[in-house]
Amino acid sequence: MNPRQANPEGDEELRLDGTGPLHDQIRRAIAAPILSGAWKPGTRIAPEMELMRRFGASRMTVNRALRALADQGLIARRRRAGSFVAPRAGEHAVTFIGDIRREIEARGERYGYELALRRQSRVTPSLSLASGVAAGTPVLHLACRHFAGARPAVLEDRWINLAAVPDAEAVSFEREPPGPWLLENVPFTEGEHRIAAIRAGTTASALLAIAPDAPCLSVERRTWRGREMLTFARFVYPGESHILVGRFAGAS
Amino acid sequence: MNPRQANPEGDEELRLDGTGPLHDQIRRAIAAPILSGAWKPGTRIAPEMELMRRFGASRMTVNRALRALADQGLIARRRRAGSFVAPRAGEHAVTFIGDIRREIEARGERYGYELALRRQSRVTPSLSLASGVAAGTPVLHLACRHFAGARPAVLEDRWINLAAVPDAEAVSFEREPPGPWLLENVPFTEGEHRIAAIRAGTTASALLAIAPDAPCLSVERRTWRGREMLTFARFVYPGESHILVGRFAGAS
DNA sequence: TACCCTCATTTGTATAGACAAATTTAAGGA
DNA sequence: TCCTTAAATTTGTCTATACAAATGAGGGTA
Repeated sequence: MNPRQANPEGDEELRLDGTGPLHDQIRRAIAAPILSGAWKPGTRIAPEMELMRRFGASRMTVNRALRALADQGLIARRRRAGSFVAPRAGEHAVTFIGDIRREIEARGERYGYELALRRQSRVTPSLSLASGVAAGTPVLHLACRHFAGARPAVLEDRWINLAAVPDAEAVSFEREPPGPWLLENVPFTEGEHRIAAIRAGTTASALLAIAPDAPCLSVERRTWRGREMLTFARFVYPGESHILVGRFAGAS
Repeated sequence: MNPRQANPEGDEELRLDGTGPLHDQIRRAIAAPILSGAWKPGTRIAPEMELMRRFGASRMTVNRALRALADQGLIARRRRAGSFVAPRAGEHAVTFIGDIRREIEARGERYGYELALRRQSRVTPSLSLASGVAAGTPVLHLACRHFAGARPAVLEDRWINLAAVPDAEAVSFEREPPGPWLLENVPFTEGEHRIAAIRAGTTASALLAIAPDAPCLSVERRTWRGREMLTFARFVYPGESHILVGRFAGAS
């Protein structure tokens, strides 16, 4: 075997962004080229001793960053052999179709949008635990519906961290859905999607015009800039609509 | 506030089992009463200094165990206040798309696998249209269950294109699930995931031991080599399981 | 009461050093 | 050639220590 080497000339970027703890900066610095696909599965990561040198950190700190990546499933580590970009790492970098408008228009239907609620509040202690955002942080809560023709197709509940994205306060979001605006105006470093199947329940049932016990997809999307969570969104799709979660590339 | 204290008299069991690394033993020792429900949400965990004493470990080791529990979502930690059993400690299980074994083991449960059906057949004309595989192509159909401990956690229905993957015919798949085998032995160029929410129905209800109208996730996975579809798999997850479908990187 | 300041506790991060375990590579011998 | 053995590399674990950051508690003052 002759595995591809990361940084064959040692001149790759791998720069720290200076925000947050060192081990997290290192983790992100290595995660970025993996998630972006620049480092393909099988690529060897520099050993800890070299990363120590390159980042000016102790081995425990480098080790913690690499261990977190291994826990995430982005890299695989073997003693003596080294650390490698995991075989399935590419699948974690799915290009999820987050653009609901394009999805609906791709099906040939007219896209519609409606803002149902806009409220500013603060993160409660219990929510703080789950999200990692400090209690008391001001957040903007939006609830909206996306229509395919006259039929409501997707519900969106969105929270925006105003401490991280203060500009959002000045936007009305009456006409423009928050997703595209955020994508356009707020750079992020990392994101994550989670999916679960739920029962519609009374609220979603009424808003989507479906039976209360109809199965629905709950898609949660979180984005961060460094350690700071920027926005959390939950989308509810009626269950019969298949959603394409991602295409991925295999080994060439 | 007067949160319940764990170990009011300090004589709780919390015994190490002597197997594996110390930090992992400590993690399990604390996870057990949380998962069993003996420590209810809100219960305070002894601070690190006391756990050091009780387990005879250094603070870094105790800290690593507690941090793992926090990452797992079983406990929440606040400076000065301490560590507490998380509000929804039980339901925080997240599975990765695809790698079922890894995620079950990551949750500390024993992974089990069972082949329920193995049959060779040929692609019917109607199926041919949907899949793009020529009618008459020999395919191997497998049905299996993945267990977390004694509980069936995921159903898998899989079809393998034997014209493209003739080696699969010689593999029994009695012990080894087809997913990892294919990943290891069959290079692919492209893949795709589709997800929908469905009602369990009678079959899945019986095989997963859940209610027939319980919402479930249906994850369909297709892989190709060039134009040729290699395998199609459909996984059914009970709806309460959150699935992490993807991490992605933004612009740096 | 309301507010502010200080102090103590607890977790968060980082370092340096040591040894163990795994496993690839290389060397040597049958 | 093939097998065994030894060595070197890399990750895994653990300890001891230090300081920083957050925050709950208590007390003093206006």
